[in-house]
Amino acid sequence: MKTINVTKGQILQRSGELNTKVFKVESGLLRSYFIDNKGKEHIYIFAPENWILTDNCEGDIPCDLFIDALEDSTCIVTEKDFTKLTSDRKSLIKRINVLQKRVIMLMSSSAVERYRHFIETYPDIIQRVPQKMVASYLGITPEALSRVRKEISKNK
Amino acid sequence: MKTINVTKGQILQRSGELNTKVFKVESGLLRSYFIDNKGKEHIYIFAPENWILTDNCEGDIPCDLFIDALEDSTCIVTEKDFTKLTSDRKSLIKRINVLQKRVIMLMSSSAVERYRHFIETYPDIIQRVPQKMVASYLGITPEALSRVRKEISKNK
DNA sequence: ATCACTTCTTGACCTACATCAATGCACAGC
DNA sequence: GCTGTGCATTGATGTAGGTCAAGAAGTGAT
Repeated sequence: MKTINVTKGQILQRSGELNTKVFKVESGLLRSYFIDNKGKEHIYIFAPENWILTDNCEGDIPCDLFIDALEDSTCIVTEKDFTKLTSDRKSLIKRINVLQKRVIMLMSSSAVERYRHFIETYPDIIQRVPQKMVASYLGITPEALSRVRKEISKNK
Repeated sequence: MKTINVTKGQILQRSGELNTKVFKVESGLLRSYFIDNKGKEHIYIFAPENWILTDNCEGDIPCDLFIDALEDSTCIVTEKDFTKLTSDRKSLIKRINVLQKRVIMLMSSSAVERYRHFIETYPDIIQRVPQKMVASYLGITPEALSRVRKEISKNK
């Protein structure tokens, strides 16, 4: 745990790195963001004074987010210690992860991509609920999902 | 902490209630969802076996989500005890909350509504970052945000 | 003062998805 | 066996927001 000063524009974390750091902003402004497969940048969160910022990736999974400074800032950096987590805390972190991926999908993916991701991630759910509920989860109408499925089944 | 059996369709929690329960699904399938201001239903999350489901509203704030059973299910219900939370856990729960609201906004609100919500929630951030970054956070293009602002300034 | 660079705005056009309406289909109750 | 009810599909049409391109206004460096 140490305090660092960063200048505007400085990058604190890159997507793809194995990250184990948590940033507590003392003064200034940080942001985390991700870059989608079209190269477009999406801001995930702004972190002004007193916010805590971290990619919630677990253990040894590379993170999705970049973190940089939008203003000259001072922040306290601590290392995450995954070995010391209670199972309860682990499950909270896992929730955050699922939500983080959800936000990323909602902000950067088309209906087709979101559906593909859904089948991969929750193959069993598809069998168990009516299609219109999958649509509702994906944030599209049942009609749109029907057309997405038609589209996908043609292309293979 | 007790185990309950619920039948398909049964509602376990309603939006607006003060909720303090956590559901651990043993068997079956639950879901949480919310209803937007046009009356449309959006599924927030599916919870099959071994998932934990709860509205992460803090303390005495009414929750946003409905929870019901999509299949006959068995689950373990525990009461949250906010007095016993470590500050560390509180901050994780707060993060989840912010994300939950974000997902809800992304799924159910127009660009205008998202921007209005943003100015209310983060009035200071607006002053500190270029508009295009706000757009990037809201999930729209800078051009679209420019038009949103024009629209809003006309109507007042 | 000028040049380069970035941000914001505006207009014209485009596209992904929504909405609305009709039809077909499966399954449950009688 | 019918008949109702909810789900999925399809077509026609609407619309919010994206894309592209141009210009205006601000800012910093030389």
